[in-house]
Amino acid sequence: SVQLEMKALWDEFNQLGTEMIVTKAGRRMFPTFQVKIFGMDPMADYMLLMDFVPVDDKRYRQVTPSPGCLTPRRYAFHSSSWLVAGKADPATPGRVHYHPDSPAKGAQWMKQIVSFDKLKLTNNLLDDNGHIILNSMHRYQPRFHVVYVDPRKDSEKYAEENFKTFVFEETRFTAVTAYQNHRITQLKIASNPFAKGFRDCDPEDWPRNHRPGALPLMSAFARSRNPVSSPAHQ
Amino acid sequence: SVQLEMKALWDEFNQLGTEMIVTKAGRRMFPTFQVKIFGMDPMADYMLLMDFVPVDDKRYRQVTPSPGCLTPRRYAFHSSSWLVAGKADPATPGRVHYHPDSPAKGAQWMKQIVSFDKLKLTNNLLDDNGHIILNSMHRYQPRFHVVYVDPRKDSEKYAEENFKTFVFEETRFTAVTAYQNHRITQLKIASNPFAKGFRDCDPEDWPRNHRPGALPLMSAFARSRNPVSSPAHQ
DNA sequence: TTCTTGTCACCTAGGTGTTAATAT
DNA sequence: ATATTAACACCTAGGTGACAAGAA
Repeated sequence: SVQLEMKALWDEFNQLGTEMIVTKAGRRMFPTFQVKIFGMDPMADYMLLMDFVPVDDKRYRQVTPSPGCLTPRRYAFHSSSWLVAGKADPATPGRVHYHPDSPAKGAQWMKQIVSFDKLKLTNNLLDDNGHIILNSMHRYQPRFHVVYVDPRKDSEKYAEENFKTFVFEETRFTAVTAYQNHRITQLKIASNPFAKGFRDCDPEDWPRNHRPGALPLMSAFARSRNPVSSPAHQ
Repeated sequence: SVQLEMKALWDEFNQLGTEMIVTKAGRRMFPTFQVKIFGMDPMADYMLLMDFVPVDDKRYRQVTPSPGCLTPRRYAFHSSSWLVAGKADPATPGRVHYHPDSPAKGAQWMKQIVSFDKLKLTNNLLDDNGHIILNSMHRYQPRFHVVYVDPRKDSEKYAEENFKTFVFEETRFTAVTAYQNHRITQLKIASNPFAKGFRDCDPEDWPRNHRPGALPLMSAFARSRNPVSSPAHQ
């Protein structure tokens, strides 16, 4: 079984509608996809990998509010609602990202959190850095796969039973080239250490005071949330 | 077979008497031990590792020149000659450093330079970070080992024939807690990008203009050198 | 006297959102 | 009007030797 790390943070982003930046050079995800793994054979070899599947066949576009609304001027053109703009663009090359430690023994994978922080997203269809290629303004569902490296000679025959897929719906996101929802931007700034330079309030004690269960992350965006753990689909 | 990368730089250090800093927290080597590997079975698994053996059973000490010599004042206490100070201190725990990509296929190891830049040296006998423990003021010879991962059940029987050791004498060094030879310090500053802040001459075009064969590295320390490649002992 | 330790300014390397300019 | 790009300031993270203070 697999447990998503930083689930509370993922939930907070998901409630706002997570956005992930895609760039030509490739951009990491934030939050980073990280999991704890249980129940592997400690002595067996496994490959760990991720891929991304479209949530729907739609292209989205941003709605433009009329001038003079409550939104601050500089964000006048960034509302928080999405409109369907039509059918999805042609599918991108369906790449996968192998965790760079693959293959490794079950004991190795289980003894600490597995982090996909080397994974990068790009919108460059011709990318040759091995990054994940996505269409901007489309919604994606990350998937996590565990492949058992079968030592048997005719291992291909058992391919079907030698892997398991785990899907955490709270990690869905919209690929964008620039943030659309200002609340997403603010939550990224508040929670990503690399964006610390853009924090303007409470320069102290973040994320020092952030402990698991110490929600809300941002009081301004606090809302009801479900503390019940959501086990992965499978 | 194995080819030492940056051999020209290693040679230049070696002619001066290479020194490597050891600290409690662990310090990387510079130059970094890097090799190109040839002749592996592309499909077989190999472990790559390094260890360090004493060159002799001596402890060294620094000689103090009388005041008023040619050496600049601030380095008055740092000459370039070593004296034997007696028998070696008790041997340190004989640790090895596995290249973090181990195990991997021969094809993987051969397709690019293998760099041991994660390896760190420490003088802390109680180190629990897995660093290489060395005695300061002692001389060491780095060794590089290639271990073939034998798929046979009784692989232990063949341990003797399943590994090869490569020794490059030009990578010998004295472990120190502070540099003793000012020329070593200057060559480190001139050639290590992380020490760029201490360069005072020619802030431009270093190491941009440094290409293999473009010796001398530092005109002030240029000397006759042997362009003949020195194959590894074995 | 010699060697070791800890702190520091100054780097490399690279991950952030911002912004202005450009493309569609 | 909307989406994308590239340059940028500002961070994290960590590798340098210098230096002053301490230890042996």
